[in-house]
Amino acid sequence: MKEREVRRTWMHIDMDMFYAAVEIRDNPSLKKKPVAVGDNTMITTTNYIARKYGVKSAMPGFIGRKLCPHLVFIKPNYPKYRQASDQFKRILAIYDPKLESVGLDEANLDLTDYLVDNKMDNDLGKIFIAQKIREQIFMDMGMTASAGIACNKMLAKICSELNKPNGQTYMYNDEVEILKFMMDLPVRKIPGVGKVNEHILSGLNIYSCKDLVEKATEVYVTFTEYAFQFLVKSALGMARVMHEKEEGVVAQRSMGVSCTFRPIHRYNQFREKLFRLAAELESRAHQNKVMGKTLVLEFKSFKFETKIKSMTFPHYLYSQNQFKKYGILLLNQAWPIEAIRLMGLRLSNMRDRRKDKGVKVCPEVQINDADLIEPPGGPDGNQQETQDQGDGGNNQEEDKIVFSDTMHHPSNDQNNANLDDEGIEDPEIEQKHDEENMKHAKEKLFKQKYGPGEKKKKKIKGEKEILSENSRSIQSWNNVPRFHMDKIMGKSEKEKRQERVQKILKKQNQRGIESFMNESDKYLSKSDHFVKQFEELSKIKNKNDGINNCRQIRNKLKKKEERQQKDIDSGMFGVPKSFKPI
DNA sequence: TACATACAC
DNA sequence: AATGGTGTATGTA
Repeated sequence: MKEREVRRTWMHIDMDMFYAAVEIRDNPSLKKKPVAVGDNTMITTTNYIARKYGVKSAMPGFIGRKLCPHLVFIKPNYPKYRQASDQFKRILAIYDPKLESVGLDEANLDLTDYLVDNKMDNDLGKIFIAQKIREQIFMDMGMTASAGIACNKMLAKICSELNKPNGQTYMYNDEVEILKFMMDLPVRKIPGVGKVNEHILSGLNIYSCKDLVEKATEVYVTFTEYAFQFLVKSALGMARVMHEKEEGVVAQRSMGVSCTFRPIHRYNQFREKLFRLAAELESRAHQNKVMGKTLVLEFKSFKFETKIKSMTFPHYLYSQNQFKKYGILLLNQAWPIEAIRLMGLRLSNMRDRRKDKGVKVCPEVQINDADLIEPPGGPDGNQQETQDQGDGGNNQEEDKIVFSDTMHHPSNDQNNANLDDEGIEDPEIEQKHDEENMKHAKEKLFKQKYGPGEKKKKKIKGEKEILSENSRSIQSWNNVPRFHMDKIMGKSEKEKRQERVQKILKKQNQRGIESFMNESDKYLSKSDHFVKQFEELSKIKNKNDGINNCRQIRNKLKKKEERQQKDIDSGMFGVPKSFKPI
């Protein structure tokens, strides 16, 4: 099985405190000071001096200042970081032209081919190459990077964190070593397991990957099949080992803008925000030469609760007037809205604006006074009409949109200034398309309110159903497990599941996980207990519960760590030699 | 498809 | 007093 493949070599490389490093490089007088890139509301990066004070990224700036009064704040300069990032990736591309990266400061490289080609496919060779790459980065850029080298992306990423800054960690391509390492690892270290899933797992008394493996049955009945697979495989150190995407091709699937502000209440204020977002979104869509059929409007309340309204239109949208006009429909749908702190507008279901042949593209629309009327009695004011049928929108096959590998990276060439003029038809048709969109929207709103009409148009037999190729896809190892909220299974289902667990376990055929095999009996005897636990878990909905629970967990974890430390001191668990700094 | 949410940088 | 912006993913009805 590919996920067990141990013969490939991945390197995860991560620039140390990237934004801060760029700023310090450009202003060496900062070198000995605590530095935070960001502002009073949010810190994006800090240097290691600031970290000593507990000032970390994603922390509000005012807290940072409290922790460290001398903290030097620097306003982020993203174009500069992007430039540095390009340089970083150019260096890496020598070793793997297909390199994958999320964000500006890190990348995943499959070094296998390079190592084989250079006859260095052995432990020393791998360590040497990582060292060499980091040196090259330092020489060319004056900044340090940390790296992890292992047989798959997930392990490489975990390893890259172990000797930061300016260090690297090599994990032997050896199943026993890998297992030994994973068993002690807290589940939170699995990329994709965040706060929430850590919390849920702790409810099952699962803290380490070892717990995760030993309590696999609980995990199995608690999470979905897919999440179970993800968690247990991850805990065993298994992850993808091959690139998933073609070289240099990234299909960005949505594009959006959002903005946080002081509380607003009035409809006019909402509309004004929407209009600004629409203008900004137009500029982005234009730069990237994309259009989209689905518009998503997002609100965040002061309780940090997020609501979204979305609608898919028969025609592709691209202009601010379209975003405004159709955005208002979404706004009205959500209206009335409690005070909010953030609004966002996102375009998805996208395709390349230049490849519009045979696609319904919405021509420019007008915003009329009628569009600007405040809905009088809440959200209902604007839907009276009709249910007619037919959708007219027959699904075209979508081209993938191709961007450079950096996200939020608008393409540079400016030769698209007249895009707006290209597809314009005569005004009458324009009008018709707008009407079609509006009619479509009204029908949807009607259906939403009064339920679907009596009949649905039947699919003609033999008519090909073309699903958007992009509609669902899997990215990297970052497949996030989800809590399965509503399934306590009936007995036969249970048994089936147990069989599957057994099968999976047999497949693993790993040393050190025999206990894993006996889980089904354990589950049967403990099922009542488990169901109770499950019910308790489902109740944890508000933040305070979560916080209290987290506190308890933290204390437990602390104690556990202390116990572990004792064990280590007494020589019961050795730190695997592969994790000693190089 | 529409919506809610988790997660990552 | 005060917690960002952008994008991707899965779950479910």
